[in-house]
Amino acid sequence: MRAQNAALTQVEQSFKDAGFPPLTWYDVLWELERGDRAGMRPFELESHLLVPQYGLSRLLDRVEKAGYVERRPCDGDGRGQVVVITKLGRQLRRRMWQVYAPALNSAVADRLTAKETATLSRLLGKLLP
Amino acid sequence: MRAQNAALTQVEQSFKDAGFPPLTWYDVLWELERGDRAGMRPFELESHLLVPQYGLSRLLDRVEKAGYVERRPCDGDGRGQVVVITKLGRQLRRRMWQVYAPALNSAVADRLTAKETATLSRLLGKLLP
DNA sequence: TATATCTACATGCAATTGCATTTAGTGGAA
DNA sequence: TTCCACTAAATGCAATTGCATGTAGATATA
Repeated sequence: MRAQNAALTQVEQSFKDAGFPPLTWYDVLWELERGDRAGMRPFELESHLLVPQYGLSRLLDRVEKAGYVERRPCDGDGRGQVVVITKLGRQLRRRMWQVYAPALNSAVADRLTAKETATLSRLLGKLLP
Repeated sequence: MRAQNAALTQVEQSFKDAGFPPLTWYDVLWELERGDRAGMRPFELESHLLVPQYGLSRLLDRVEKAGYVERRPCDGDGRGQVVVITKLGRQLRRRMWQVYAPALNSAVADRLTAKETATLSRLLGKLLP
């Protein structure tokens, strides 16, 4: 708990200092950008993130209002939608990474050797559902 | 992030299932109970917990209203107060532990060997401020 | 001993979150 | 077809959080 809190706080703070939105926005943008087969369904996004369904719904409200994603009606499924990252969204993602990468390094990577990082990752993996 | 989320979610869920308040309440009660040299100052509590000052102030409001702690005026310092756990608070802490311990075990301890636990703890320690 | 500075804690207000439920649409079985 | 159980997403409302600031008392400084 303390370690996660420390690392997360540092990262979030660095985003704030740079005038960027929170980490969750980055996560959304990154998921959309990396898969990019023309967008993702919210329920699919949800499964990659750590946000509950209603949390994602409202997170998308905000991110969309800010112009970083678009919600489009979904072809095969009338209930659903497809979330697409905008050009502006890609831009923000890239600029956030400029801040995120060094923050991650100083909060995590710089504090561990490569071997330690691998071990930590393996051990934490054992705690996953 | 995922590992912490998984473990925390399981623990919180087990508290909910048992009709108990959230983990933060436990943390407060435990800090008060273990140090117990007749109570602690909020700023001191804060340094042991992962809650910001205003967060603790309101957390104490709730825990106090529920009768698990008392806020008393502070002798040497007119600005401050001393937070004391009540008998009811100790009782709750003990009952919560009955749920917390097995939840922790199944979320964490049971998934790691003793050696792994020690290693994980050591590596996470390197991420602390 | 005034007065400025700092520390401890609280709080108004806006934003976010959690919970339960709603709305809309799908797919399957009778 | 028609009905029903199920999935996708949104939302009303209450609780919690974050931020900035307020208040009161301590401490230091000139």
